Amino acid sequence: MTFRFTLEATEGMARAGVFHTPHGPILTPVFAPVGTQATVKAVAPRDLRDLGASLILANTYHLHLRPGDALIRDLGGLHAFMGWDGPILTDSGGFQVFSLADLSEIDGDGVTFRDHLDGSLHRFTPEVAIQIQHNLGSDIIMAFDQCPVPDDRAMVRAAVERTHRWLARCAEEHARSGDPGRQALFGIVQGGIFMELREESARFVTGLDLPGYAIGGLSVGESKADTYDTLTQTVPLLPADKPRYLMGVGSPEDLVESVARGVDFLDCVLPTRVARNGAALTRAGRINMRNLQYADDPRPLEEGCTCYTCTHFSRAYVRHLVKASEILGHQLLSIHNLHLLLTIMREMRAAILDGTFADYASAFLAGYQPVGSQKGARRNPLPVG
RNA sequence: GGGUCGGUGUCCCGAGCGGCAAAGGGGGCGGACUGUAAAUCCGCUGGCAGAAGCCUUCGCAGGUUCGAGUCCUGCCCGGCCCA
Repeated sequence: MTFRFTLEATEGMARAGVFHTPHGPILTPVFAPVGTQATVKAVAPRDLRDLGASLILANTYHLHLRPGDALIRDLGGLHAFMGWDGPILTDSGGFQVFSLADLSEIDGDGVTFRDHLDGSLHRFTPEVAIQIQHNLGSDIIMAFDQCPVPDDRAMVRAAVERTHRWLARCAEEHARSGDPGRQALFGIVQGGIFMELREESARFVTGLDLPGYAIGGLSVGESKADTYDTLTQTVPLLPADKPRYLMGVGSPEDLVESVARGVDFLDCVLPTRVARNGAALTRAGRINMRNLQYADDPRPLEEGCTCYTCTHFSRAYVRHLVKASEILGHQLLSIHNLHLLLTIMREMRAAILDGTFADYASAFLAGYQPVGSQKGARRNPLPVG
């Protein structure tokens, strides 16, 4: 079967495995760089390959509006269109219900978006979101969900119920007009920070036999403690023999904290977005390359890093590029930041296979200073080790 | 030599035409960014207090006025035109 998930090893809640797709295997845990508009901004597919990326994410909403999913289908599908022959996951547009809340109106049947490009109206329903993803031809397609503000109980409850109704329609549409052997539909568990809603959602979503399950609606404004607590309690509600995908999460410390809690897939815009805004991620924390202190710093972004940026350029040079708004600055920082996250994922996978993940995770977190945190700030205990 | 336009916040451009510590840019400095409306967004950018205050700023020197970056006189510097 195409979308077979094989567990290779576990340590505590952490898992290492393989998810098979028509465009090759995904070794998990895995981090997926985000390429919303069929491009990981500032990074060519060749570079993604060199960085060891296996799975990348693209977006249904954006590609439907431009250039159009029918066009992409006619040009041979998303893989051919964007020159990426590895696995692709497409988000359904559900997140845009949240991020474009001012431009969208939701009802029981679907969502009407005011196109952020030209103001025209577009109707998204579960069926439409699935059909678009069929046209795109991505390996993993996501159910059309509603991602609510996480701490408003009434809103979250309504979103959970709507998400469930929509999931059933997505599954039906995929069975009717899609090819489950070519594209895997993942369902999404919602519920905000409310455990009884997460439980209810997990029960419903896992009640459908799907090749993978996602946790949505986290890192959308709630505290880190709430994120981790919710994750700790939600992951065990998902079946062990299917991949678990935590949507939209991906600071370095989040990767470690999430894998420690049993997450297999993650994606996040953070490494590439902060790169374009001048920040480098390191194992010690995030540094802002615009800062004056790096103006004459001959060191690489991160000592010991083996990425193209760090093996060829100084902090002083990268800072210069950033200050001068040179495109290469975005490219070099994006490459470095993705390299770090992808390397961390590989290291975690190796540690799980070796049975040394607990040590790896605690060592990593001990050396990492999260943004905005005070030195010595308390941290949630890791549920491993 | 004559005419004319102009010199603005100790980085630059620049609004201002009697109530101004003085618009707006750029640049500089700092912060934010988590299923991407993001190469975006938000602060600060004369000094001291740092709330309500005080002090020093608009080429230089005088003058008019309750009050001058703004009006008048002279000078210095720059652009253009005429000689």
